[in-house]
Amino acid sequence: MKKSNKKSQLPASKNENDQYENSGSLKPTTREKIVKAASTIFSNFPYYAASIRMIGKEAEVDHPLINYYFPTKADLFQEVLKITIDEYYKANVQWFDGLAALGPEKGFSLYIDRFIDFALKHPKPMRIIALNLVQAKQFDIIPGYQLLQQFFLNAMQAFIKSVPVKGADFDIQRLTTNFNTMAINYLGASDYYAGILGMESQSPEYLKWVKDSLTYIILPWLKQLLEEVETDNRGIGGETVTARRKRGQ
Amino acid sequence: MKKSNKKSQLPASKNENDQYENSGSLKPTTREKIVKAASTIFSNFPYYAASIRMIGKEAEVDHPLINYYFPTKADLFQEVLKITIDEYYKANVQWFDGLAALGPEKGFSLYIDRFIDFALKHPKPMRIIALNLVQAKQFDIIPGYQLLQQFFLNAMQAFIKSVPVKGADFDIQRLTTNFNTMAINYLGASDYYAGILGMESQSPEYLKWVKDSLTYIILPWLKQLLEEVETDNRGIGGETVTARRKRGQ
DNA sequence: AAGTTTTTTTTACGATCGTTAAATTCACTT
DNA sequence: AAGTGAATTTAACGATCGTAAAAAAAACTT
Repeated sequence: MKKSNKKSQLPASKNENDQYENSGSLKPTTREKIVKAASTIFSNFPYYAASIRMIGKEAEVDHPLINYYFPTKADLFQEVLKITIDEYYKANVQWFDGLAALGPEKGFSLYIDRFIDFALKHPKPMRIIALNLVQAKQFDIIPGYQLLQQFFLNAMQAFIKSVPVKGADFDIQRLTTNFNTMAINYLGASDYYAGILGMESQSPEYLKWVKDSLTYIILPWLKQLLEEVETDNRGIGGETVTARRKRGQ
Repeated sequence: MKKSNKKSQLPASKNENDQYENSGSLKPTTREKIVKAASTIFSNFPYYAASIRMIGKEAEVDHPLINYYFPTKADLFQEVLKITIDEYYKANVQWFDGLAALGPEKGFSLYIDRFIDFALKHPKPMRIIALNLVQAKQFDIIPGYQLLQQFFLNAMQAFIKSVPVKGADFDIQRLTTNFNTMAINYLGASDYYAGILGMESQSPEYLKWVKDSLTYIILPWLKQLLEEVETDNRGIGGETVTARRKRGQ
């Protein structure tokens, strides 16, 4: 509340669409530079290990200037989270394009190829999620924790929106949760897992391992989901996700 | 190197077996209190968010006393990691007891029950792993990173040692890695995942979800592994794990 | 009981943290 | 060219961090 009056006259992005990628203009604004640098730092260090001074250095900006655009570190982090999750969601929706005509095997294969390709070009989202996801809720450590949860809900929604799946919502939820859990780990913590496997985290060998793992584990259930009829209640706890939503959370 | 001379006269645990659980004696030593408190703090905060002062408070000890037993924070963390991973490994081996006679379904079911039961009684190991696993290798943030990797290698070894599996090592590696990845996430970051699912992290409902997920995803491949003969090379990249090890890393 | 060693407490150093406030520079309007 | 508001730099605050060193207390040896 100390700075509620200050907040009202804060500079904000004029263009609603501008991510930190800077939508086409020649040189990025200071605000954009800060957000971009912040996303870099926050994708390499968990919230409390990352510092405003690191971000300032990365953005080539005096660090108090960051407080001019973002009154607190938490504000900046939440902004990065918001952009990151939004960017990821929009990409995720696109990966489904034209998959329906290919059938489960080829469709799933292409989806993962697109996914991995995106993760290689934009490694930050998965890392930011992975780095901060575990943090204990009970300690209220991470600002924007709801946004972090939104990540999975978005992924499920993108799936439902794009795939003509007929199974119980409960099964869909399990499928997407399991898929994204592995994806976040294997792509967001690739150094760790590649290290275990004796591979390099960027190598085709490792990426093939990731794809194979996701395929072996998810594809059979995806197939089954696509074949199921709505009345089939094979899933444990037949309650649908929509029913759960109506109930509140 | 500043304190290499000091290190030689450091107090150490006389009994090789004493974990922070204190093997039977009446009151824990100061060292044990510190290690136990440290494991609590390190299971709630990632390495850099945890502080020596937090640990001192938790152990009810003046914080400089910690430096008397552990010259640096990194030393203490590595000690906790070592104990944690060792404790987990020994428990893991025990979960396999008497499973062979039950067949895949019942054996796997009992294994997971034991696993989840352990995770409820000893939530720290999974959390410590989950909290620090993602950290970038290239920044050398986390001391004892090799120990963190050891976790997965141990899990695979426990599996091979206890299950009469005939498949290619490559397939075994994928099976155990996928299994433990999900286990670490769902049990080590249960607040997050339960939150997504609209459940409570300790509830029977959520634990059932975890068990079901692990079962659906792993069991089919476990069955297949148990049926495979050694010459079957269905796995991608037929190189065995032992061959990989001989090659170095 | 005196002396010695081990353990614990006290105090404090230097570094870094997020944030604030004032001084300065810049961009723009008149 | 003067004036004005926004953007940026400079300087510094209080807090916390890991660690060190010295003082004090406790435990042990003789």
